[in-house]
Amino acid sequence: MSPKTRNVTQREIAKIAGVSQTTVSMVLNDRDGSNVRIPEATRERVRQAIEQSTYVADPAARRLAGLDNKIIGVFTYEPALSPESMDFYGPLLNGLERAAEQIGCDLLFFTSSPVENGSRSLFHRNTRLRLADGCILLGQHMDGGDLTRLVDEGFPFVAVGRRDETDAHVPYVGIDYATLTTELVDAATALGHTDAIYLHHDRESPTANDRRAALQAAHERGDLRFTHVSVDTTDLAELPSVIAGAGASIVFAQDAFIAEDAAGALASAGIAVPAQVSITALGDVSGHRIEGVALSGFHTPRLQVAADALGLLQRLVTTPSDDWADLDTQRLLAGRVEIGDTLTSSAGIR
Amino acid sequence: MSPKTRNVTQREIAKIAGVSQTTVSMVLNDRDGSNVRIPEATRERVRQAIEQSTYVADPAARRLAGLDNKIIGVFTYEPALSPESMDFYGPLLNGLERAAEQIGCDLLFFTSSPVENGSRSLFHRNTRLRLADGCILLGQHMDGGDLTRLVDEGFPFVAVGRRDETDAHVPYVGIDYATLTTELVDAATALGHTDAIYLHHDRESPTANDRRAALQAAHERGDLRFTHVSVDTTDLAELPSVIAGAGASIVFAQDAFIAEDAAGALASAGIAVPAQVSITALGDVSGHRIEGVALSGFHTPRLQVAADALGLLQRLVTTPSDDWADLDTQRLLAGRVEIGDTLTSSAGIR
DNA sequence: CTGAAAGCGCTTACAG
DNA sequence: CTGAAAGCGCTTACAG
Repeated sequence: MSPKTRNVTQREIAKIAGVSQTTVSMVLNDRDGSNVRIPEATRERVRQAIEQSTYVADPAARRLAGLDNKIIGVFTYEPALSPESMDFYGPLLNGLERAAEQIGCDLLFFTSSPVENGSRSLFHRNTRLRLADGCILLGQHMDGGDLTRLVDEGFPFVAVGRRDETDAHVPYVGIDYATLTTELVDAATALGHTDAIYLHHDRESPTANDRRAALQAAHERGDLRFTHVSVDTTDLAELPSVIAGAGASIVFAQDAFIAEDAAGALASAGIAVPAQVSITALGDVSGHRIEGVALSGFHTPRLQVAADALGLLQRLVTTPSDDWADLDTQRLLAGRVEIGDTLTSSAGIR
Repeated sequence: MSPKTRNVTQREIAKIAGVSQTTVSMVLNDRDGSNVRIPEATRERVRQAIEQSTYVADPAARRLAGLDNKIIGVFTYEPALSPESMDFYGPLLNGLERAAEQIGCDLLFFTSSPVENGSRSLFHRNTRLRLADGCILLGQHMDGGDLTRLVDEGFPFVAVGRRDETDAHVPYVGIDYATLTTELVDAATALGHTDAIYLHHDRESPTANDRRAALQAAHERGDLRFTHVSVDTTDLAELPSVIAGAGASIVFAQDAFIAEDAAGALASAGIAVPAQVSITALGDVSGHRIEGVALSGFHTPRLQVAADALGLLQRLVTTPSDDWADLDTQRLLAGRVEIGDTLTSSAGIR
């Protein structure tokens, strides 16, 4: 129970201005509909009264009466504001904050649902989800069930990152990792690499599949043979022997952190990067360096992803759901390959 | 207008369970007051009905009916999620997120008010402030007027950082910079320093004053003579000559960033740190290094500050405002001086 | 042009 | 023990 002091209401404004409460509402919302035409004099009187008071509309009442809120929910499947998650979430949150300021809305972070097994649940008995006009979903590993339910309920939302639910049309804005991966593979091939290791996590996700599919295609074309190695089940200390066994000269890592770990393992074994073995990440490498040199990988427009996601959400919120089909609700943004200093033609391990 | 699909309400649950809507509300809120004693059988029937539906209470309606929301507002006077502000805001936001999860509340970031002259305004025509149970205020430079108005309105809030408004009792949680500064001055004195430069911004704030007062006291005790230099009006290229002119052997910088800039200026002039001149910051130096060595300064418990601020706010929200006077609403947390590698006995500039 | 009335979904005295 | 009713502060048909 919050110890609220009574706040100024429209009724009080109405009394001061000598009009009805309805009129105050009309003036505030600039309603000039079919049979409403409030003379400027009246409007002015109301505005004066408001000006002199500290009136602020109660957002709860507005919401309850069916209006929108200018509040966008932000749901992250992992803690978003911890130092560890900043590498991934930082640019996205930054982009959201800027875009939110642009369109004048507040951001409601659903921090209340406790993180269980490393991931939060969107729906729980006391979710404040519906207080928001719509919701942005962020996370390396989203729950497909949540997305489907949101679609079923007709609640406006946008996922950040490509999704491929088959049972529901999920709006998303993501990065085109398939194209980036193919470009990087081509670059490696052009440098003479023929055999590669792909270091990855076991967990599946649409964007993980995108990378894998692009590698698979290259493999089948005969451009670059891949040996897949899971970092979840393989000790990286074995990496050198795996590389030697596969006759590989390059390591593709699913993301920059795996690439860093791999580089560490190679350094420990006295293997020179990139003279003997090249390393490249299939993820954003901004700010990631390996022994002072720029890690090879992608640059991805994550600020833009966030801004586009919020823009799309805004359109969903303001469009009747019947017309959502006309909207371009699934968007992949192009990134840029950054060859960096850890990818070159390499001798391999003898 | 959001395209809401109708949601399940208490009335529908009531119909299913064959009870009145009031009873549903009672069960949900576990009301077992004076003349309410709902038999377990009825409770169970209602719970069943809820279980089988997708019922979630409408937060707007609850709020309008006078309950609390489990939503805490977060107001930052500068953009909080940009890379530049992470050094300051990062640990605070991290602490807030953790504490919010602990106590089960969501965080509403007031990102909508545009930043004007580098700072946001809390009160504006469409503020969603009142949707929150209370509000945490963050920022290097808060508006005293906002704080006073919040106190006047009886709205629960806590400022992060010491405040010294004289016209209102402002609840805050901050760092005890005065003590830290004194400790650092003593350490410098013990190392033989007698003359120092204080590099600072012009802008005033309680925490800036705390530092200044501690330096002033040392100056008057004759421990360490200070020459004050504003980085806003002085080109740091002149720093070496200023130091030489003052016969100083140490530079105190208001924060780590100024310290870094000062170090850069000295390096450009070929002056050795700390052999010739020591540098120390009067702010948190976590993660700040100067040419690979640890910058001297403070370690401040910013996660704890955030957690305490939220805890205090929670107590304000749940305490009738008449009893706020009994609460310990102004708290300074102790930090720790980190001598680091840039503070030692220095020769000075000849 | 303006106001009385219904309704949004909840909670909480207040009668039965 | 349970339900009908009032009220939270707003918006929006609907009558005047």
